[in-house]
Amino acid sequence: MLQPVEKHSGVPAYVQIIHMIKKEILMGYLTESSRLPPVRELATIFEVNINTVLKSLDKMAQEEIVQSEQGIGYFIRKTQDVNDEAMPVLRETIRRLKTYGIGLEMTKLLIEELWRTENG
Amino acid sequence: MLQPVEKHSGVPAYVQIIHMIKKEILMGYLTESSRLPPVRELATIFEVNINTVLKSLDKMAQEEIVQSEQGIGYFIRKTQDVNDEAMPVLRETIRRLKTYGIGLEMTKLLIEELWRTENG
DNA sequence: CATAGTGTTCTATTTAATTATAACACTAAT
DNA sequence: ATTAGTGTTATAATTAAATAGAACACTATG
Repeated sequence: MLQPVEKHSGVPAYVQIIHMIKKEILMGYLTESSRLPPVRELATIFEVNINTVLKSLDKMAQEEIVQSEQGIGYFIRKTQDVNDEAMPVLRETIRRLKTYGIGLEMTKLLIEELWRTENG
Repeated sequence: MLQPVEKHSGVPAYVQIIHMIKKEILMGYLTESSRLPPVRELATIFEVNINTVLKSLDKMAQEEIVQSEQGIGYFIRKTQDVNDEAMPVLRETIRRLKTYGIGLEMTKLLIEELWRTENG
């Protein structure tokens, strides 16, 4: 779901844009070879300057996630596929965490911390 | 685990500092009323200027997570407690995700997306 | 070949984040 | 009172992020 970035959120706009596009890919809404909206339209959607959009796309091009074609558009190059079993597991985990009254920020912090801590 | 911030990581230094301190609290390494290292020492640990540390602490003071005492130090004011059942659930989920070959970044993106999506 | 729609490049400006440096003020202990 | 250790405040300078605006270049189509 592409939407305006949150300004002054502590996350640079160009990073938020990268995250949103990556999420679209992960969720399967953007598939291999599919075209992104034109950069000027993306700038309108995200409510940022076109240069900020280009910065995001440049980074993703470096990661070989998207690819530009002069005069045509930006295309999805690589789709990371998520293991089929992963989604139900995550959904169930999120359901439980919400039951426990744990919020998204706390969850993200805990996961980052446990990810390092856990062996494997 | 307090350690140097990552520069040019796409996350402002002051935000990284907040995250690290919050994690310490969540993991129970910093408990209610316990004192943080002196601000100058924190600046050395995080490898940033003292002003950047102060910015982080100011934000956390506004959230009522820490509290300063002039001439003495900064203290933990509020510890968010994590439901006892949550940790094992998260550990198990992380173990599985790693088995599936899913990385931390992808996990965070999926969780952010599913958190919004799921009803509840 | 003209045009509309696209990406690309460039320069300048503004705003946010970070650093550097210094001085000041409170607290506890001597 | 003095001192060492602490937080506080202030100013200036630097760097990174974001904006603004314009011009350029490629592609497909009529």
